[in-house]
This record gives sequence, structure tokens and C-alpha cells, in this order.
Amino acid sequence: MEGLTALAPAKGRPREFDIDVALAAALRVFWQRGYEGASLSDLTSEMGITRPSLYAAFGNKEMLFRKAFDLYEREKMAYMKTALDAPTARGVAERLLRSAVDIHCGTDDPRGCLGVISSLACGQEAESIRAEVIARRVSAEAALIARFERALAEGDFPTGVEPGALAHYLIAILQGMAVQAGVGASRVQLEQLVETSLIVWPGR
Amino acid sequence: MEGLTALAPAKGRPREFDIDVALAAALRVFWQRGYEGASLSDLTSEMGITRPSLYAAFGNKEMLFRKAFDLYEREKMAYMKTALDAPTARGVAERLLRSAVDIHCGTDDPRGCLGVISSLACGQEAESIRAEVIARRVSAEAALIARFERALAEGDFPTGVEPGALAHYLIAILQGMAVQAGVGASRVQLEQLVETSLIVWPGR
DNA sequence: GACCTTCCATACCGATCGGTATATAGTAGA
DNA sequence: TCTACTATATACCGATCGGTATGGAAGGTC
Repeated sequence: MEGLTALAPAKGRPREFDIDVALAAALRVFWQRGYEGASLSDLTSEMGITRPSLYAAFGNKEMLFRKAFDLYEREKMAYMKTALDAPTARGVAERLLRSAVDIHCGTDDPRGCLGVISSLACGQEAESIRAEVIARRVSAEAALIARFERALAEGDFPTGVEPGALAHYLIAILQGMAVQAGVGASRVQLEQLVETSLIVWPGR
Repeated sequence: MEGLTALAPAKGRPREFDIDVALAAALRVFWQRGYEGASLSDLTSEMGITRPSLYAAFGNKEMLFRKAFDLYEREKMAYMKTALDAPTARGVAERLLRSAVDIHCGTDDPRGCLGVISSLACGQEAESIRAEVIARRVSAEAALIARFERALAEGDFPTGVEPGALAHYLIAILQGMAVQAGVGASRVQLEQLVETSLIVWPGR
């Protein structure tokens, strides 16, 4: 619906702000403060629009978050998909770890992972948000597990570990890295974490 | 100061609630909802006391959180210290991982880790809380690093990894486990994570 | 120009936030 | 019994929360 705005005949007064720029600004606010920590005043001032404009363009705070999270997955989590194309299971892990460092240490973006921040408990107002973020992560995890199962079938997998177990282990490291980034770890520290994880990674 | 209450002559009207029981209840609320997610109404109703009683006994919300966090470290994080007494570096890691599972899967307690929940971003009201929780964790991390450095000096440490790097790697796994517990992972899943981490752990 | 639609700005809504003033109830010592 | 002191209960405070009603202002079509 919103994506068609540019093509629409535009009957009334055109909006004075770029909806994509505003959404990107909203994403930064959510990313930095979490869903409940981001107040409408924070959002509007950072997006450079007024409250009614926000509601006209995005519905309400929850819809705005969902669209911001879509953008986040589309732009920041895209590396997840491409990482799965690596030729080996170890390569997949390495790409995931290194890309995660880049995400967490982006120059303009907040530290940490929006998914992790949003899925941990705050008030009960955000319970539905929490549920959806968790559900989305489950589907992402499933893709990684499937990739590791394929590796096992192709003979490209360490012995003594199940694909699902190693996938969840890798995800735990990624989530731990997100926590450390969120509390202020430097890029060097995160890179050291990646190196250690790769040294320890089973099989060759 | 509060610890002396029982010995004090008790001049005025005695309080009608057990301050330790109330603090334990407050801890559960913070643990479940985070600092900002725990409203005074949540706290008082769960503690079974009124608002003025809370302020008279604990100061304010922030002081209450600090005392609850003290209790948390004293009762729930005590395993950290005892884990460091394990004879080998690997034993330290194993104890830490297994104890963490117990913490996250306690029957009566909320899931996840109060430290992780409280150190991730929410509104700016909690910024000082965040800072203190992070600072406390740094000191805990330092103890683990020192233990691994001792292991290195004793010849009980895998080659090819630095003590500090392996410590931070282990902490990342523990934090990742806390995240997974917080979003609803089962005990079996967490135990699988422990097993995988131990399989992968370097050296023997 | 008239007209219609949409956007922007201000000011406001009820609810809830953390925190407190006030008055009453209860206990110890005089 | 009176006084000193403290806990409890109720009701309230200003500030902020997410969300909206209202009144113009700015474009498009005719």
C-alpha cells in the first residue's frame, strides 16, 4: 500500500517528508532504545515529523515498529541469507560471525541487535511485539539448521555434533556477541570473539 | 543498616511485613519485567505492601533495584565464585555452563538473567542502572580472566588461545544462553547448548 | 476562481508513570 | 494514660505515556 504511493495520482496535498527517510530514523530510535524505551516524542523529534503525521503515515507505534523491523531485516539481516550460500558449514559460520561484527559496529547505527533487544522482557505492553520478534527469529534459525543438515548430507560436517545443536550453539554466540555489543564492547573485542569462535569451531 | 533491624530496640510501630520476603518478591518482578518494565504498581502488589511502605523501607525504585540486585548476586550468582574453584580451566567452564542452566530453569524464578535483561537498552531513565550493572559484570569477568591466566601459568590451558579471549568467548556463550532462556528455550535445549559447548571446548 | 482532498500544527484526551502529603493506627517508654 | 515515634492507608501530585480532535494551510482537478 505504502509502496505504491509514488505511483498513485496523489490527489490532495503531498506529504512534506520522505517516508523512507522517516522510517529509517524510526528504526534507529527503536534500535537504540528498544520498543518501550522509544517514546513517541523521541520518535517524532528524531523523524522530524509531528505526531499526527506519524499516525497518518504508519498507523500507530506498533505498526511503525513492525515496518521498522521489516526494514531492519531487509537491510541489516540480509547477510544471514547470503551467509548460507557459503560453500562449507564452517564458511557459513565464519560469514555469519564476521557480518554480525559489521552490523554491530556500523558507523551510523546503534550498537547491538534490534532483535535481541526487542525480544527480552520489558513491560507487558510489548508482549505482542516480543512474540512476533521471537517467531521471526525461529524461522531464521530453521534456515540455518537446514543449511547445516545439508552440509551433513554432503559430508561437510564435523563428527560428534548434530546440525541442530551446532546451529543453536552458533546462534548463542551471535546473541552473546549482540549483548556484548549492546553494552559497549569495541570492534576489536568482537573480532577477538569471532577469532576465538573460529579457532574453537570443530573440524579442521 | 537494614540488617540491624532485628536487633534494634524498635521504638515505634513495628512493620507488618518481612523485609526480606518483600525484597525477594521485588527481585522476581525485576527479573521478569526488567527495571523499567516493573512499575511501582507491579512491585507493591507483588510485594504485598503499599507504596509508602516501599519508600520507607527501601528508599525509592532505584535503591530497591540495587538491593534486589545485591540479593540476586548473593543468592543466584554465587555459583560464579565456586565455579572458579574447579581444578582445571575446562572444569571451570563446565561448572559455569551447568550452573547457568540451573539458574535459568529454576522452578519458581523467572527465566533469563537479570543482569542481561537490565544491561540492554530501554529508556534513558534506566541509564544509571545500566551503567552499574555493566560495571558489576566487568568485575565478574575480570575474576574469570584471572582464573584462566592462572590456569595458563599452571600449564592447564589449551594452546593457541589467550586466557582473556577464551574467557570472553565463554561469557558470550553464557549471555547467549541467557537470551535463549529469556525467550523461552527449554531446559533440554539449554543442556544441549552446554554439551555442544563442551564438545567444542579446546584441549582434550 | 471554487472545490476537494490531504497534510501539518496545536492543543488536548484519559491512563499511567514514579513519588509524596496527610491523617490514622499501633507500639514502647514515661 | 500520656507522649514519642513509626508504620499503614488513602488520596493525591506533576510529568509523561500513547493516541486524537480540530482548524487551517497547501496542493491538485475542474
